[in-house]
Amino acid sequence: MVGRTIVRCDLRFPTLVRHPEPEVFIDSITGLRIESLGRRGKYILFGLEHQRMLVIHLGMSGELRITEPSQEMAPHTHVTFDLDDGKQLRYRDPRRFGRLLLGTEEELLTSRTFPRLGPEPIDPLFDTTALYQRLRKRRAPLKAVLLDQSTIAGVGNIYADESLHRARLRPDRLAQTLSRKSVVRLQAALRESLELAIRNRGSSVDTYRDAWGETGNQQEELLVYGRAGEPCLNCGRPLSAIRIAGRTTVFCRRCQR
DNA sequence: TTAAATTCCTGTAAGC
DNA sequence: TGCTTACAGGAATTTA
Repeated sequence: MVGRTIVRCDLRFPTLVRHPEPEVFIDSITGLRIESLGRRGKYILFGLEHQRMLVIHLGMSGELRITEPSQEMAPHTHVTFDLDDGKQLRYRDPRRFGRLLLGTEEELLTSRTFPRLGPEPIDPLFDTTALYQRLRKRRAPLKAVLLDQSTIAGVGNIYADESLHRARLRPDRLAQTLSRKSVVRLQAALRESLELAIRNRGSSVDTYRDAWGETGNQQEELLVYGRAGEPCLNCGRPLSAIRIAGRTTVFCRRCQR
């Protein structure tokens, strides 16, 4: 997509655009060239001309696909962008938990429009001491803190459970009680879980498909997520399921003390 | 300020 | 078989 220009935008479901107003969004984005693509946490970043940025969060069921304009419109296609090479970028999202934002980089990264995000767990410079200090301030269950994007960016329900299992930590333990040694283990576990999942191109446990419509493979290798009642791969004891921060949480009561 | 609960939304699967 | 109901979850918003 880099190098392409957006020549037309159609908001078939305008409320997915959270900033600015839909008419302004369309007017502003039309004619802009895409200069770069990036990611921050769970947000996809399109670097555009004139220091502008298009930000897309896929939510639970969002999909971005490049198609021929003549291709039949899949159900729940909410936004389309016509490109100058004749192709069309389509955003579809059955559950509509996703969102789109447009603004200057300055405006988006500093204002209330875009949430403040914690460090990237796969960043080689990810600071364990900083994480330890952040966790010490939190009286919430560790799992809840991992899901909080302002503490660590990009970790969702699947990889929170996977990381806690790898680190042999109870998800309902209060974050502030972790020793420095445990935080080092947790940090390594987060990195391993995410890097493995990236190598396997994601977990297609629900509707997830990559940009080419292909499923990932990580769902075959998940240690605990979605395996409640099944034997722990480490000790054989049936995995437990509890609810933390409104999310199903699967863990091993023997291995994660 | 922080933590927990509620809300948004549709597809899917379980239960009767 | 066909209907109803529960459940899945990211994150903004509301409540405590």
